[in-house]
Parts: sequence; C-alpha cells; structure tokens
Amino acid sequence: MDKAEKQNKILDAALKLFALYGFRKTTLEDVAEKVGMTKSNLYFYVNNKRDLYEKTVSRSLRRWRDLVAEAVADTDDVVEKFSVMAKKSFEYLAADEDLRAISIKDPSIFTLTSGEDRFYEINYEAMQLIKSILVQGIEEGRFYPVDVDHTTELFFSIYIMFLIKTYVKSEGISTVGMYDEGLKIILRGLCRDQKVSRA
Amino acid sequence: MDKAEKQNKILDAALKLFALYGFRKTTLEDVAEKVGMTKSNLYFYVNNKRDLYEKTVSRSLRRWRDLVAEAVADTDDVVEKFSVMAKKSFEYLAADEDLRAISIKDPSIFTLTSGEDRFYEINYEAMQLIKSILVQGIEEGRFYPVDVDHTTELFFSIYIMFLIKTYVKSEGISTVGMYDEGLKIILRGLCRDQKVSRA
DNA sequence: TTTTGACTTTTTGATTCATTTGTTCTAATA
DNA sequence: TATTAGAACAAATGAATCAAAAAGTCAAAA
Repeated sequence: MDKAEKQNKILDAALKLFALYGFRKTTLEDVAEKVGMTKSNLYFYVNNKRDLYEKTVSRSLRRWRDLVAEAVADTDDVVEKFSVMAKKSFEYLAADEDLRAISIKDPSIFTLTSGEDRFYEINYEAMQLIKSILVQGIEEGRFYPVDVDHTTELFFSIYIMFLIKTYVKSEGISTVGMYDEGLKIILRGLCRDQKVSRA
Repeated sequence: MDKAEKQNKILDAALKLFALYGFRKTTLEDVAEKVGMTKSNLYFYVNNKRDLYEKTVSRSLRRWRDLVAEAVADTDDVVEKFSVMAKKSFEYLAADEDLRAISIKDPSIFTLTSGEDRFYEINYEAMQLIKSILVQGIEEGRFYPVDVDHTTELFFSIYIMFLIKTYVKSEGISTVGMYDEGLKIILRGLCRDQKVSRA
C-alpha cells in the first residue's frame, strides 16, 4: 500500500468519524485507531486536524460535482442538460449520508456568500457548469440572452438555498415540491420556445 | 403622555440602542436612561429584555411590510403589482439603517426556514401578499397556473436569501444585478403574454 | 521511507468568584 | 389610582485558575 493509497484510507476513516461525531468531537487518535496506526504516525500523512477535515469534505464535494458533470455530459439537448443538472445536483445529497451528516453538524459548509466559502474552488467549477449551459443555450437560440454571470450566480445561490433548506435544516418534503415548481418557472423564463417538454 | 405613547418612546429608544450595541451589549439601564426613567420603572412598560427586543424588531418589520402592501395597493395591473412588490420590499432595508444594523448584529432575524422564524406571523402576512398577487394573476389569465402555495414559499425564500446576501452579509452591489436579472426571468416564467414591459 | 513512544504546546472544560445586569417588590408620590 | 424610584434579590457574565485532554513535534527505531 503506497502513500497515496493510505492517505485515501485515512480520508475514508475520517469521513465516517466526522459524520458520526462532527469535527470537534472526533480526535486524531480516533482516526489513527480506525486506520490502524498511532496518532503521531498520522502526521506523516496529514498536515493537521483542520486540514484533514477540509480535505475530507472537499473530496466528497468534488465527487458530487463530478457526478453531476458526467450526467450532464451524457445529455445532448441544452434544455435537457439544464434540467438534468438541476435535478442530479439537488438529489445527490439525499444519497450521500455521510456528507449530509457532516453538513448538518457543520452548516458553514454551505454558504450563501462566496466570500466566506471555504470550498470556493470546487463550487466555482460547479458554477462554470451552469455558465457553460447558459452560454450554449443562448448561442443555440434556445435561451433568452440573459446576463450570464448574474444568472449563473443567481441559480447557484438558489440551489445552495435549497440544499440548506432541505438537507441542513430538514424542512421536510415540501421543499422538493418548491424546487420542482421553481425549476418549471425558471425554465419557462429561460427558454425562448415554449416546448419545455418536462413535467 | 399616556402609557401607549410612552411605550412607543421606549421602543424608539430601544431601536436606536439595539442598532448601536446589539441585544447583549445594551442594558436596560441604557434604555431607561435614554427615555428618562429608572431601570425599575421600565418594567412598568416592558415585560423583560427579550420581549422588548422582539417588540422593537417586530415593529420595524411590520412597518416594512405595510409600506410594501400600500405600494402594491396603489398599483392596478397584476404584473406591475408583482414587480412593485419585488422592488419595494427589496429596496426597503437600504433605507432603514437601524433595522439593517440590528440585522447584521443578529442574523437570526432572517431565516431560510419558517420553523425557526421568530417573526413568522409578520412574514406570514407578507407571504399572503405574494399569494394574493399570484392568485389574481392566474385568475386574470396573466400568469401560468402555478402551484400557488409552493410558488409563494419559493419566492419568499428567494427574497429572504437576497436580503441576507445583500444586507446581512454585505456582498456588495452585485446582488442587485442578480436580483433584477432574477426578477426578469421569473416574470417571464410566470407571465403568459410576452409583453412583460419592464426592463 | 515509515513508524513509534516520549515529549512539549495548545485547547478544553470544569470550577470558582466578584461584578454586572435582569427582575421583583415595597413604599412613596403625583 | 397610576406612576415612580430605591432597595433587594436572582440570574447571567466575565475573568481567573487549573487539571485533563488533545494537538502537534521530534529523535530514534524498524
């Protein structure tokens, strides 16, 4: 088992422990024990506790983002792309229990303001995906010529808001209906032609 | 000066002090002094510190809501009503420096989830205004027949999100552009006819 | 190169205690 | 009777202390 491989095992262990206890309550000895080494040896692979935490969360966020990007790449029609992106990215957290547990214990993972976003680089790329779809849609004449940057930020903000409402502060199932309704209205406000095609 | 009148003076004084120092750092002696009485006498007009705070904030929030309602009532066209509501309610906080200062010191005034909203009754009526405009627009055949309840909650949530982004965590002027862009898209997604008329 | 145990430093949590502040009450006053 | 102030009490706060736990370092072993 080489270094990179062991680092991955450490991140796996850390993910589970952070999900279970949260940042403060998990000790580096917990992590070391779970991965079968001493605390001091852990420092051979890890800079410090905070860094381990951020790397753990970052990896999950990146997985999420990539999964959505792949689903979008598998789609042809721009409008369909937009819809797939909106749905996949929103549904994801329902399946990832560990990241969801961490998010509840540490709500600062999802911020409404990019200025205080510790995971900005990851989210920046997520926004690039939104932007690219908008640009494509406008170029193809399917979308109205909106202000791409403002609209990108707007959609991303609304999306984050829904994540918070739905998963961080579990507001019950009603947010799903809101999300669907919102998606319909936005698609209608975005699309030039009226054959929006989705329910 | 009768009791109600003095209570109002107390709320005025409290508003200024809470805006200046925040809840924790203003003492009831500060308030009593500002209004020219002793701390113990304050209790003749006020239940307790927390209650004074909530009443102070509530009054400001109610003023805000009523101002918007009046502006909407002065408008005839439904689409115009929606637009006026969106603009007036968003702009308001830029003018009310005291409430803005309080909001920054106490971000929990604006919540994304109604479950934790201490001012729910006030916001509920604000949502009723949104709802009534949606209903009117649908009845008049100007709006698509959206799910009124979900859409109402959706719009209110987006609105609160913008308040937080713009005033609580001052994200700079860029949110204003986002708001305008979003309003355009939403109006387009809402309106059956295409003569949306606003820039 | 990787690991460990012993080590130091930093953080945390519990406890104390004086001070401030919130709250109540009683008697005076207008 | 409605309103006020002063005294008194109760609760919250903040500073200080200190021991335990956890974070982080390092020289030497495997």
